[in-house]
Amino acid sequence: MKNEIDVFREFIRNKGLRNTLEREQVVKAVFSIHDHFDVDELYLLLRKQNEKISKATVYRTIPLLLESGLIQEAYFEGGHLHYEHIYGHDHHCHLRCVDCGKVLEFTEETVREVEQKIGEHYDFTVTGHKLEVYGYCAKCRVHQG
Amino acid sequence: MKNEIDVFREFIRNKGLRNTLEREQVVKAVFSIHDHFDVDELYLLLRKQNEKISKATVYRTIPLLLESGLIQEAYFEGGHLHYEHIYGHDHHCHLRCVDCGKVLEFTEETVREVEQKIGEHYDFTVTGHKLEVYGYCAKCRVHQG
DNA sequence: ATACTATCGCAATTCGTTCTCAATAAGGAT
DNA sequence: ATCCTTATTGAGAACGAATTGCGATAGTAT
Repeated sequence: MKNEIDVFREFIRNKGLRNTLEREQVVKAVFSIHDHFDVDELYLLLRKQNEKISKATVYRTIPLLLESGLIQEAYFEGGHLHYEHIYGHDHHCHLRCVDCGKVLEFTEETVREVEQKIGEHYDFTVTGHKLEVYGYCAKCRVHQG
Repeated sequence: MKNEIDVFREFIRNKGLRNTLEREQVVKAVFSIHDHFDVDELYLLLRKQNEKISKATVYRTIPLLLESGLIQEAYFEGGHLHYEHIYGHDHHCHLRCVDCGKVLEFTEETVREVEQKIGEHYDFTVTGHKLEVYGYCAKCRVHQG
């Protein structure tokens, strides 16, 4: 299996774009975060390595990462999207505590079967799904009525 | 089963808030839309009935509708959230075409079982889930490579 | 090395949402 | 029914996050 940098380089090349230092730094940063992130967190991390990199570059790189399939939108919270890298990872779903905001990941094969069934029924070529289960974690449940 | 207006009035009363004409207009408008909507669509609809209603009022009413359980966030697209009324409706999931943006609804009991299983496994009190399946609809599939 | 132009950083802009505040009106008390 | 208190409203300013325009910079092909 190719590593994420090579996947990205191939994607960039196939699109006739340029492989720049900044773009590679963004890819590396994204894959160094083993958790969900938003644009600001990613930007702050990048600034530690590259004093000059601008937020505009981060914003401009995100769509490329999405299109290349290296990352995906994870969930919307706090007024903006959160992402996660997915290349080389099994598909997983999210379990969120609506009180403290903690997000756990879980995998569930059953959902893939559901996905297939629905695709056939409505004549869709299904490319993926996003399942978010939410409720109260053990800690926060205690404080609820 | 109580109708949505009565549910809303009871909610407002229990919170010690005031039941205003504007709030009732928002509730009625929301339940007159049998589809997903965003704040702007809702606002434009309301302006047809009430020349004076302001967008701020719409924004201020949304959290009340969410908290009362009359509506829920459906999905995030085009830079903002889309909502749907859920009171009196069976729970359903969304099937989206990533090309034309069309959104269909479907119901799937299996997901509720998954939800329960996950809740037990991670010691969560699960209150709901959101499943979005995406891919290409029959029409858009044709135009793809 | 040179030329061409995609990409960059920075700053300005756009856009969705929230805030401010004076005017209004809901709802309890009289 | 009328008064009184104060939550709520409308209009627009303000806010912050996302996006874009622009001149400078730096990949890439020749």
